[in-house]
Amino acid sequence: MEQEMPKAYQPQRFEAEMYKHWEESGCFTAKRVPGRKPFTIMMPPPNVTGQLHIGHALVSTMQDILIRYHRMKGDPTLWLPGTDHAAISTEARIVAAIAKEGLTKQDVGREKFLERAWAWKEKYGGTIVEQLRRIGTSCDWTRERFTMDEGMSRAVTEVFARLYEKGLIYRGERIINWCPNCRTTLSDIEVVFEEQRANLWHIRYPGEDGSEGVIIATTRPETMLGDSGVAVHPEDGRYSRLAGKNVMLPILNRPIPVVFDEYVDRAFGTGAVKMTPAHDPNDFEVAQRHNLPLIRVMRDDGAMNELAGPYAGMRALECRKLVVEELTKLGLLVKVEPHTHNVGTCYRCGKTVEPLTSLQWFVRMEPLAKPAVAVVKERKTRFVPPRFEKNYLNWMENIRDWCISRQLWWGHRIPAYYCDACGEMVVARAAVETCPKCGRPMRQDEDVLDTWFSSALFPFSTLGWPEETEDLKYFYPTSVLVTAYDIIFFWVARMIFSGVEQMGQTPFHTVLIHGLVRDALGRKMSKSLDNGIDPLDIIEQYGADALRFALVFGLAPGNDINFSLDKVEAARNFANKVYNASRFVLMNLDEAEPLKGKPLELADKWILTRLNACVRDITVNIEACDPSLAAQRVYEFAWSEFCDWYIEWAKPRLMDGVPEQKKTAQAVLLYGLKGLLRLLHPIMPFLTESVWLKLPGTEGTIMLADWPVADPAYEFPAEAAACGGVIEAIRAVRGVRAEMKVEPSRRVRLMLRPAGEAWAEALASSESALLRLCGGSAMEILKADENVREKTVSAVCPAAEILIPLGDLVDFEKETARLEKEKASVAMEISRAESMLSNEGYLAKAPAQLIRQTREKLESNRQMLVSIEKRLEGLLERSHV
RNA sequence: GGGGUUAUAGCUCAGUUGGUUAGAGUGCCACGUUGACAUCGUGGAGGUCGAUGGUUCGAGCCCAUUUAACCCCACCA
Repeated sequence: MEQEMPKAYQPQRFEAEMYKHWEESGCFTAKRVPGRKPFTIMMPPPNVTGQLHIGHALVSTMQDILIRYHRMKGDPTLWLPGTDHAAISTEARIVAAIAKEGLTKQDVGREKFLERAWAWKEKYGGTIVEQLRRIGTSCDWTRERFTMDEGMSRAVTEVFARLYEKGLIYRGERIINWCPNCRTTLSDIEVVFEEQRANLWHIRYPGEDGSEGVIIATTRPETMLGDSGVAVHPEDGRYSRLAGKNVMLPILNRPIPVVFDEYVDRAFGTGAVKMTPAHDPNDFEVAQRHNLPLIRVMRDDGAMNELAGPYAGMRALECRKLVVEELTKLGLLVKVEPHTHNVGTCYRCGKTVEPLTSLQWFVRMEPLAKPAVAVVKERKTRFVPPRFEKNYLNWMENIRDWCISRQLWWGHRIPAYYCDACGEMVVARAAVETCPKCGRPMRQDEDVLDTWFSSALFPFSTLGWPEETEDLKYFYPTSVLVTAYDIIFFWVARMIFSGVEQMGQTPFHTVLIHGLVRDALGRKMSKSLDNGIDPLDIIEQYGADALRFALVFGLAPGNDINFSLDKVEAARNFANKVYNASRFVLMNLDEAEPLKGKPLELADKWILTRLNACVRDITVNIEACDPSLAAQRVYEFAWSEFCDWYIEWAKPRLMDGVPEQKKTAQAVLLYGLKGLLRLLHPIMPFLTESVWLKLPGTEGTIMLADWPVADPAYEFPAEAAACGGVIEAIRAVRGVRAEMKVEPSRRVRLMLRPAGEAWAEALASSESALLRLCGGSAMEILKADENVREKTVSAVCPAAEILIPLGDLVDFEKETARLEKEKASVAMEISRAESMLSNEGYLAKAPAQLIRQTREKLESNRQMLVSIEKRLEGLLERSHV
């Protein structure tokens, strides 16, 4: 068996094979078990043409940990994967590909363009799901969905129609965010504000009657061409003279009214604001109140249109420059002040976004937001960590209508049909050919929906909705949704209101939020910095398990993680440790030794008790959605307890023990390893499975092995504590040896003076391990008052005073100094414990358990102090001899 | 303007409801390879837990104030 296992952990040898084995075994596939509560996760669908990046690796690992845990627990488990068509980003790539042929998308035409898009999807759509397999995601590929597949498209149309019928979707001329570069609308959250330094231009608008008029202040002089009024505050005495008057818009010489509105901040600028309702959301609202006309002066490509008069066709910035020059010439430019303000930019291309009026489709948010706020406030959906709940509520409570139409081709086409002849419009679930009013042909809306409109339906559209499928009935609502904080608004919030509206129930009870993966210096990974880490490279070099472990280890809930190769290396080393511990167990195992009925020794009871503790802790950690703590805990158990102590302690029995002792050690090793592998499996699935399949006495995949449960039959608190004392004794001896510079190869005799009967027994029963683990050649138990005449150094610990004859190596001065130091620290402990125990408040309020521990500690420290003092006396006497 | 996060060992970070001796990884120092593992072992050095005040028998953790860095939301022309 051991021939199959090379010395070093080589994940490349088995990872692909393990995954194939799993996928073929069918255990990823969810099964409905009536009467049993399922555990369900909907995978955040990666973009169909995307490449796996480190963020995917993190979110997949987090989900996979939860899924594998629940599957082992025996819950019917569904992890449904999918991909997203990602309207704008995919379209941009295809446009770019077409551009390489020297064509535009208009040259190609809508139909051919979509053909290309689908071909692109077919070609690249499979890569990301293959890459997800590489990191071990155990999702149900038989249920894989795509946001534009037939069923999900149907769900999109259905939701659109329902919301329209309820009056929750409407079409209207509103101020929207327009990206002149991408040539499409953007929703409010797709606009990224950037601070920019600019000017505040003060411009005089003369009175229509030739009076001095008013001075306005603006950051965008070019939009004045679209002004349809000037607003001042109703209580601003400076401007009451203008009531009912018009002023002249310079350059275009158009009379525009002065209106009075509380929106105006008297303290800012001149207290007079030009109203450009077609290009500013606030002006738009003021204009609505005062019936000011919308005058749009910009084209879709960002250039000025014919209403801009002499500036038609110019780019906005060029227009600005010329307008300012012209105003200067006219003597109407009063002042220019430097001014810093925020400018909206496109989240995709980074270009300045133009607010402008346009006829678009919107979702009326207020009625949808209310119940979506309620489900979170009522804790039907909770956020982990909870602080993100505030973010969510704040956004949802101040939400504005959602512009959902996009001027793109790749996406779900809006199911609205227009009759150009009579102006009729219908929204329908199936294509409408002829106008129901006049019978003439109808044409479908050209636009598609925001890509998030379809992903908002993911928790139920993937299960077959609007059909009442068995899957839908069984798996909805889902359990946990795992995602990064940066898409709470884009996706999580929209899933919640969509789920509540369409299904009447929140789509998931827990939202597990994680942070972003950054580079070792905390910078965002980006192409321009070239600091990106490709998860596939890591997998090839270190293995998927190492990557997974590195991603979740030492990660605070919801915080960003600084990822570095150091971390991966540490994780790989841990994998190697577990691998080699497994190899050791396998090499020393004859057959499957059952643990039941074996006569357990001290160390056996210790490790079994520690395993129970580990099982309890990790179960709690995973239930609390904290894989990081689980990883730390299993790391500690595996390395510091199982490997560092138990395996080493078991060696004498395996090598020199009588058959019965050997068999017991083998049984405990096997039992412990099986526990460890199962606890580690959700985090490191490949390694644990590959070992599991080699272990005697295991049947089938570890994926379906029972999640460990703490076994009261193997809970030995007293023995575990005694063993802990022996461990301390071993550490004490090692410490003394190192300090006295005793060659590691030099065996020493140990004389133990136990600190009581119980310790005497524990130490005596641990003789072989004790000798082996601290380089002892022989061990002798001293009586309490027995004197030793040899030259010795001593190690003092709660279990015993240990005397080590070192002959010439014993340097009295050095030993005295060492003991004095130890004495001081023990004495300090004693005085601290004494002061605590004489504190009435402490005695009255601290838990009894804690007080008892303090007393015990005080007692053992006092004993140690006595031992140390005796040793010191002895040394002094001897040094005077 | 509103909200949030972070500050703990040289570096990167953990530290669940307050429990008294603050941990890990990595780096550093010393020593060590006859077989689970040098992707290792043993021992060690290294921290007044950003600052100040408060609550408490007890504070890295709770409260207030404060300093610094970062993030989100809002978008006053």
